[in-house]
Amino acid sequence: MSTVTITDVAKHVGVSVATISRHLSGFTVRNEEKIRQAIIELNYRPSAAARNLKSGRTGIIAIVVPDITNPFFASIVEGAEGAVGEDRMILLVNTGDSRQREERALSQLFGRVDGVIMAPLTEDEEGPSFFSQFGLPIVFVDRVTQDGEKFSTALTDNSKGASIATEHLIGLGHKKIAMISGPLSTTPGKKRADGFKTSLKKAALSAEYFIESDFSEEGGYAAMCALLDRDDPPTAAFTANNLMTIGALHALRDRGVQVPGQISIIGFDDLDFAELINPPLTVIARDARLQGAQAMELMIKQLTTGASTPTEHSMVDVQLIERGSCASPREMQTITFKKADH
Amino acid sequence: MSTVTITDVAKHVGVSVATISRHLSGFTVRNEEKIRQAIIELNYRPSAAARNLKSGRTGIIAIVVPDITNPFFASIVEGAEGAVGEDRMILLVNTGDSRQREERALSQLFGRVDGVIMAPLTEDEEGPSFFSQFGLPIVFVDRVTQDGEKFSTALTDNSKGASIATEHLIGLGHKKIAMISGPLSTTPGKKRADGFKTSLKKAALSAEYFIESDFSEEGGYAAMCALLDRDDPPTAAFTANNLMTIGALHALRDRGVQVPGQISIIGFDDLDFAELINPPLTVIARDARLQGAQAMELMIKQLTTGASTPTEHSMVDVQLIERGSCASPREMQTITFKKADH
DNA sequence: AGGTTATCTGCAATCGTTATCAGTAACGAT
DNA sequence: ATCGTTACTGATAACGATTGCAGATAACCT
Repeated sequence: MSTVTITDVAKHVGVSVATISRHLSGFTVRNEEKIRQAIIELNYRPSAAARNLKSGRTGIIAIVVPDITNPFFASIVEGAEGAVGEDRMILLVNTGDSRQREERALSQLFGRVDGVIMAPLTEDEEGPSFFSQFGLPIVFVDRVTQDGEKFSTALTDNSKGASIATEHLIGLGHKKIAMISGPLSTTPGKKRADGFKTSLKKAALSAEYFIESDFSEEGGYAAMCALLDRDDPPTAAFTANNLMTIGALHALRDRGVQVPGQISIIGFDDLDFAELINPPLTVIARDARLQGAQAMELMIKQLTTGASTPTEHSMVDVQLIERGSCASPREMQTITFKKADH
Repeated sequence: MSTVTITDVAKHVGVSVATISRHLSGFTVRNEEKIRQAIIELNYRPSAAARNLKSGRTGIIAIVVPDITNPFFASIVEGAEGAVGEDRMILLVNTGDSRQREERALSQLFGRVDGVIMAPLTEDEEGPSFFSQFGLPIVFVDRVTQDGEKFSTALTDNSKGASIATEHLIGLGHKKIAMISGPLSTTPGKKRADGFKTSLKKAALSAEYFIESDFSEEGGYAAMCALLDRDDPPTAAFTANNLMTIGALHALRDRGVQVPGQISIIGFDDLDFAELINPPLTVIARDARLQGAQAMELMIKQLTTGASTPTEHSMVDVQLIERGSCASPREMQTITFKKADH
């Protein structure tokens, strides 16, 4: 069977296991060629488990994401994959937005991986200590913990992105600007909301059309419906992530609201089909793959230089991509939304 | 530090390591309460590496996909994640369409995981033996190997899906029907092409608009351009996967071709934004999450019942979702495509 | 050839856990 | 008091690889 151990190889060649081990570790040994052949002939593969036990290292880095079908997290994972290098692998955990599964995953991860890259959607309210007492290095993606400086982070310039979006709408002449925000308990939710409100205040506009939602498609849908149901609906809306943008667009489609004719839309995070929808969607984009790669680089640096290394922080830039979903309110048609039935 | 071993716990309680081990395995022991406390107090976590070494099992199942940012594979992974259960985890490998990385990954996986679920995009031409001699259970997703019955598979009814798509176009009255196909060297590529050609033949139509491409967005773009550049372009096209559909739509957009006014489009695999594009896209859909879950179930069954279990095969159904991208050719406008510059 | 290094080798301990096996204590039955 | 049964315990040998140590071999120099 495939239970060939280093001892079998040693016997086959006629040397001790130590010699085989040394050959595998790159030392020069006498019967190098014979060993090489024996390994191939017997189809020997070193036991990862035994190595892990001896060395205490696994060569595996975990990535914990709430939803792998969210293109943003898929890109993060892809970026991290690309930066992981030859001698390490990635273990993916999909927590499905469940705090419980997240904790369980983390405790199961202990001993199986050398470090954890976390991109949680839901922020950890009470227990910063939970991460602190977790014995493995952690790099947070898109998030800052209460522990602040204890962990490295790979972030996006969230507030800048939100400001750019908001100011773009203001620049077009909008006064009644809505934001469909993520949970303020999360870092990206808070930062993007801050950027939005700051920019509004700078332009002396009120933030009365601000709605806190949950970063989900359903949430975006509901929030947009709520906005449309107002007596004095907004003329523009900034949606704080890709899923809520999709939800909002669905709501607009179902209500028959013209974009940008009746409402201008700008979303945070690009969608790879943004050019295909009608009209093409204007967005705030960032390089999620780069962000994932940076997270991985921070992790690897931490692993190679030792645990006592000071934490580092990276940040990817954001960028406005103008397509066709934002227009000046002067060009807008008379607004006669179809109200929801109730 | 966090290098608390079972010996430490044993000393702390004043019993032997065997007792602690037994407690952890669920046996009844005398000082159960004291042990429980000691474990919490010392923050002891059993070493996964040592357990793996003893038991030969890791509790980890690998999923090897070519591109995690492809929503289809993301859904496969999500489905598998949901079916993996409490006591196992998933290790994700993104091979990026590279045969070399795929092989390297597989050899690195050996000993780290109990089994491998593979959803490769590129088919393995020459070496079926490569998988056969790989000592771990493998379940293939969306693919059949030359080894045929040696591995379990979780498939889609590809040819049925292609037939439904083709017959839908035929039913609308189309005669000049194109297919932008995946590589015929892959199972889904071949099966979908077969379904297309069979349905055409049944309707006594020629398959002259058949183009073999590569399942990529760029490939779909190029193929659609080639179709539009023909002297007598098709009136309808069936694109064999989500990425090529996107590519084809981009091409149509760039060329200013109306859908379905000038050409009808039907794609294999739904897109979560299919309703948002103009017009909403008609597709052949399948439940990729279910398919991923089935793959995981096959794997777990194989692992729990032993390696000598006969292989099994599952298949998820396909479904036509009519939206708005297909119309009767009678309603079509005069076709005057803008040709490419050259 | 003899002596001195420089290389390479094998032995055995070790990583943390579990399985085996031989106890030992408690307890009721004889 | 002795025996048998039950229910637990502790010492120890694995699991497969790595590594320090000491010994063996080869290489080199005079």
